Amino acid sequence: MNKVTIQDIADMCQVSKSSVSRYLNGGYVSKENKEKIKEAIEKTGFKSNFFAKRLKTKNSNLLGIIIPRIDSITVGKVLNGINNICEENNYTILMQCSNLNFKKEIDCIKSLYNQGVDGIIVYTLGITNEHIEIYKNLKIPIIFIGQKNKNVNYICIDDYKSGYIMGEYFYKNNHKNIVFLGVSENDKAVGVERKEGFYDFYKKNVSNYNINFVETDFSFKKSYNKGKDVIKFNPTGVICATDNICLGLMLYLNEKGIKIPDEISVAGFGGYEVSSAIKPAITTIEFDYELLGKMATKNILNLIKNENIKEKTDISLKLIKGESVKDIGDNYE
Amino acid sequence: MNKVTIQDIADMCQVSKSSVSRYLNGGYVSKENKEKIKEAIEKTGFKSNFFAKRLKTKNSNLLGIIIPRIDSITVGKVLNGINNICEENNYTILMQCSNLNFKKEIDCIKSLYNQGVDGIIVYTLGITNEHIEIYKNLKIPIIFIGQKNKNVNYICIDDYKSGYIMGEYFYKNNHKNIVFLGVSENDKAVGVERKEGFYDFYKKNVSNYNINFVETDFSFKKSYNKGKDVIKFNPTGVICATDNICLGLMLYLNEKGIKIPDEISVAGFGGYEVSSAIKPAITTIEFDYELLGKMATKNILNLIKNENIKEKTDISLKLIKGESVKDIGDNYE
DNA sequence: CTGTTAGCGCTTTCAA
DNA sequence: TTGAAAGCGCTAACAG
Repeated sequence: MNKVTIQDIADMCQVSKSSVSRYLNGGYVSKENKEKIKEAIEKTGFKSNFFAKRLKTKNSNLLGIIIPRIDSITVGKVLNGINNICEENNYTILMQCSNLNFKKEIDCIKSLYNQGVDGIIVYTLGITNEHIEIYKNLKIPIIFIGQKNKNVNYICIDDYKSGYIMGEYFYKNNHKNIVFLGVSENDKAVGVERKEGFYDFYKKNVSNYNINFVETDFSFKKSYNKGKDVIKFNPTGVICATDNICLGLMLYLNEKGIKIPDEISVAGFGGYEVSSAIKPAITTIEFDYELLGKMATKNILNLIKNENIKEKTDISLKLIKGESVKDIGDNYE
Repeated sequence: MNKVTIQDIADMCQVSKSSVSRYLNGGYVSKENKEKIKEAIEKTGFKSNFFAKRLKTKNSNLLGIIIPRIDSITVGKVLNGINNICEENNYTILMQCSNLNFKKEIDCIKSLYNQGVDGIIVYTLGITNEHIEIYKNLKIPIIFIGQKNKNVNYICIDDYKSGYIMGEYFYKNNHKNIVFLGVSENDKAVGVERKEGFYDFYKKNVSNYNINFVETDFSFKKSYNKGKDVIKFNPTGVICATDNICLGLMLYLNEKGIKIPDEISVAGFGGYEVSSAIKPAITTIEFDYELLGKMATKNILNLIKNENIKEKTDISLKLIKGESVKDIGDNYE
């Protein structure tokens, strides 16, 4: 596609192509030649051939990113963080989407590797043995985000802690008869960690309480449908594994005329913009997903440079006190 | 990075590397050799070097995508469509983000070109002369989405029509004293087309009516703050240029205790999932952004193959009747 | 400071 | 059906 090559420039300036190459890469060139070369490049609009360069220099400055789906706010935020750091470091993103499919996630890793990326960030659905296998054998670094596993490099939200914090908050507001509206335990992060954190707070600090579990999935709709199962338990508070789930539940409660938070308190996790936009604003724990993306990228870049992962900053968790949780007082019941 | 090369495979099989190359690209290879080569490749996990291959074959199978921001549902949907078609056609996405910056958008085009993509899709902020200039001179095809301009290839939502449809709907519900809560005319699509469509319906079909304009931006917050300016006009209905804007307004109205739709009807554009999730569900026009992405990609792929753009399918517009618009009857006022 | 030279890993004539 | 050879555009010793 680029008709004009480094050789053409060299010919025009009557120098060798090495000189042009040096000019391009900041090596020694006489002032005089610099001028000439600069001029010729501008005149011709010459661009050095990306592939030839990469073929020689080995490192591609390409970073592979695998995401589970594209149209998600969370994913968007993470990507934003990744993108920021990539720009600073002159890396280009090669993005692929696993479409929530485990097998495809693996295929994407292979494909990206195959395309010569220097490293891969996988926003993973879950880390299977196959992942660990690949992790061990791949000649380029990989970092997983979204799920924990000690066999690989990962970085993620402290879901356990977020659950714990929420437990504390519910307890402070005197809720003791609670429904946890969560997702399948197949999802380690949201399904297990987040839940356990919440349960553990109560286990450790509260004497008489009652938490019932209702399972839903990540969809708004399913969560809406689960509303009737939730109210069967007649809880004073419902803790939802995500804000989206909470939104679904809220719609159900609204339709039933059940007042939030006067009759039932609800809360979620995620801190989406809409969560604060609606009435009542959802009490939630906000994760700094952008920071997550940034850190993953910084780390992978270090790994690529054969350095170790430095900063192990904690991703911040911020309890956003909305209007959806009510303090029901000591003597309730 | 790939330690094992085509030469290694050739050596292992005692054939020439040409034969291996032929095997890889579906040329003539004897059955016997095919077997051997296949085995060697599997054993070594050989992958042909992306850059070397591209250096020879010229076309990169890389598609450049420039988006204004990442953490947006709309952008996510478009990307999803793009991604689908790319996968089908074995294209890889090189994504860059203009961060809502005109100059950077231009830089991204150049950078992507420089990296050897076969074509570029630009989700543009607006098509300036500089864009047109680049469009004319670039040796690879570009398609713009999001904004119209007859000097370039573009594909976009029919914003005018969407406004017109909404106008019709508001009129049917007997609203004649309306506020249009829109964005700056710098944005041709949302700021101009969408508004004009709405205004034009009234101009052409309604005799006495009153539309006031209030300007906001795309943010939830600003729109919330503009609430007080909106109610000054005492409208029966407010049409918001996006669902997000509508959300902001709704929060304001909620806080003021103004009932939707009993006291004021509101509507938006976009058809986000949350718009149906809240109470009252927002009446809105849903755009098929995924289809938009798909079409743009099909078109650019055709352009790359030097074919003309074929299908000029209309992107569908669907009026979603939520609960936020009330028919206020004939004799109102 | 500069030019010569030797590849990077692959595809593709061309002749066998 | 196969192998030899040339070369894609670039970088990086090396010797001058």
